[in-house]
Amino acid sequence: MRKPIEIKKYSMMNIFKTNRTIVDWLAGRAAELYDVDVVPDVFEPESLDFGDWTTNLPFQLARVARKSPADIATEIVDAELPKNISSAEVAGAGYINFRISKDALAGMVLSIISEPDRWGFSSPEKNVKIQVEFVSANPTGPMNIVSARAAAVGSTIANALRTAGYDVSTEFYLNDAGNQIRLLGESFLARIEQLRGKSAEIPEGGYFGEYLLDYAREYLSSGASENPQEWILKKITSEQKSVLKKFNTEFDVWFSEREFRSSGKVEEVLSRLRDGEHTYIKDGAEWFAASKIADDVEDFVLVKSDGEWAYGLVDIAYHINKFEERGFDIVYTILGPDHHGHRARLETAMKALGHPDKLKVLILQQVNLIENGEKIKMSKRAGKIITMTELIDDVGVDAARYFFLARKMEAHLDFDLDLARNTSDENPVYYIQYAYARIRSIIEFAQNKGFDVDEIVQADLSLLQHPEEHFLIRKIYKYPYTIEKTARNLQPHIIPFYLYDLAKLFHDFYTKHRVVDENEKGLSVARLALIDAVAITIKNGLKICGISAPDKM
RNA sequence: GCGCCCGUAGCUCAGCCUGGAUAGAGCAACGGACUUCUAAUCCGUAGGUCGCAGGUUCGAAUCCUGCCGGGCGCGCCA
Repeated sequence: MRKPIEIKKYSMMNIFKTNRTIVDWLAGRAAELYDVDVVPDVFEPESLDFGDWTTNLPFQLARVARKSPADIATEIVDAELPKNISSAEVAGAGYINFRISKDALAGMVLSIISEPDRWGFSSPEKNVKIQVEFVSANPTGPMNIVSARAAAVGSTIANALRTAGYDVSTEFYLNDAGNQIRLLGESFLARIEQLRGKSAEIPEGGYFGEYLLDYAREYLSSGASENPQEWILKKITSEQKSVLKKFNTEFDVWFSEREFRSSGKVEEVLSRLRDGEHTYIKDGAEWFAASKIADDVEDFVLVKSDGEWAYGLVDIAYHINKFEERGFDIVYTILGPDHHGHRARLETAMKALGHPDKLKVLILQQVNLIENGEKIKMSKRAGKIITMTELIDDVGVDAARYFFLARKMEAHLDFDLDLARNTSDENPVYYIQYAYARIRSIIEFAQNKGFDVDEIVQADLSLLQHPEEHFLIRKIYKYPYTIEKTARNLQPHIIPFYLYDLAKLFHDFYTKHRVVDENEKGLSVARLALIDAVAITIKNGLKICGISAPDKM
């Protein structure tokens, strides 16, 4: 166990505060020197060689100040620097590169190792309620690999948002009503009849997959007395739950469409749309006049001519429920690529009903499985689909999640099965995990040599003088910023790339410098503190991704 | 036809939202490094008309327009 300790020499440094300090300082200098009011852009330089933060403000001031960016940069820098900043250096044609002081970075490292579970978590919390809905696969059969991708991406976004201080609820919308469920029930009944030796046909548009036959056998042999249609629905749903859980994806709420349909909300929403004169009758059906609200959205049916609610209507009401009954400030709904037409419809409807700009529908692109360099062709009809369960059993949870995450979600993903299966150096997920395992191993070695935790947590980090050590510290410093960026941009792929870079810096450091050296106790302790902070960062980052951090490999 | 996404090194991709420093990784190729804490590692070499053409700008892989190529979607299905 780690003992909480009092850090006397240094105070906790807040990365966002530091960035903010630089912004304010620059704005002040610009006002003072050139009498202009600007909000300077302070961002990460492309390389750590250029410092910790950089600004291109001099370029922006060039016209107003009628001077070259380089001269402006020189003038700006000629003043007392803000807190925690040790240098501001003019570089290139007019950049200013800032470096965080070593004292401040040392304080950060010590605070990480004394409170590892808090590292990366934003405080204070933001007072915003966010819902993330994802997967929401129909409970009509085994989940496919797009659901697996959605699970990895959705859960990571939710984890990142939570870490960044938002109040997050994850939700799976259970489509347990409607036409498809009826067809599922009928298909299942037909399979049962077939097993009983009677002739029964699976209905048109029904589910022909072998799995229903297997379930039918299970149903009959279990002697269940429950209505088969209810039984199969529960069966498939519970299978989905358990696969998702195995995939490190858990939902706070499983929201039943069937229950929702009887809540009265659909009727209410429909009548509000009518009152707002957003609907009209055509061909015996009732339509939503979406094109009147947004130019590029076509009208669509709310109530079918047979009097049944269309899917679109129920989904609109469902999303209204999220805002009105449950008070979410922001809702992210992740949908598959075949739903992109639905996105504009939903967002238009939210606008019509008084909730503009609160719903963001994210479209997750498709997945192609690649084996032996070729695309695996999948066909539902031929029963040749690869299920989420098979994928997990094949490549493992960690590798699968890594490959799903290490790609922008709006891009198509070619999932290389051979590479994901590969447990060698070609597989980047092991590269990151290996860095962690190496560190655990070194720390264990050190403890066996008599170093203890109390010493490490009071290390004198000024003993760290090599560039490899400083690159590591400064990369760690960027971790909370990386999480914040992920949450703000909803781009989970940022985290795996960051962790890979961090692991690379560690491996480089490891090769050049020995950590445990009994003749250099102080230095060893400082390095142990450093690598412990690296390990904590990797572990916390992997946890957000739902990927494990094994102590040994 | 309309809409969404993609096009950056031989391959797989970052970088684009928010324009600026020599366009970055990994894999594959070639050459090196283990008596010392895990070689699932490290170092080096080589590899690019950023799909094409215009435009905006002091400055474009990044923003705008038009093309070309690839994927997907356009139901009173959900």
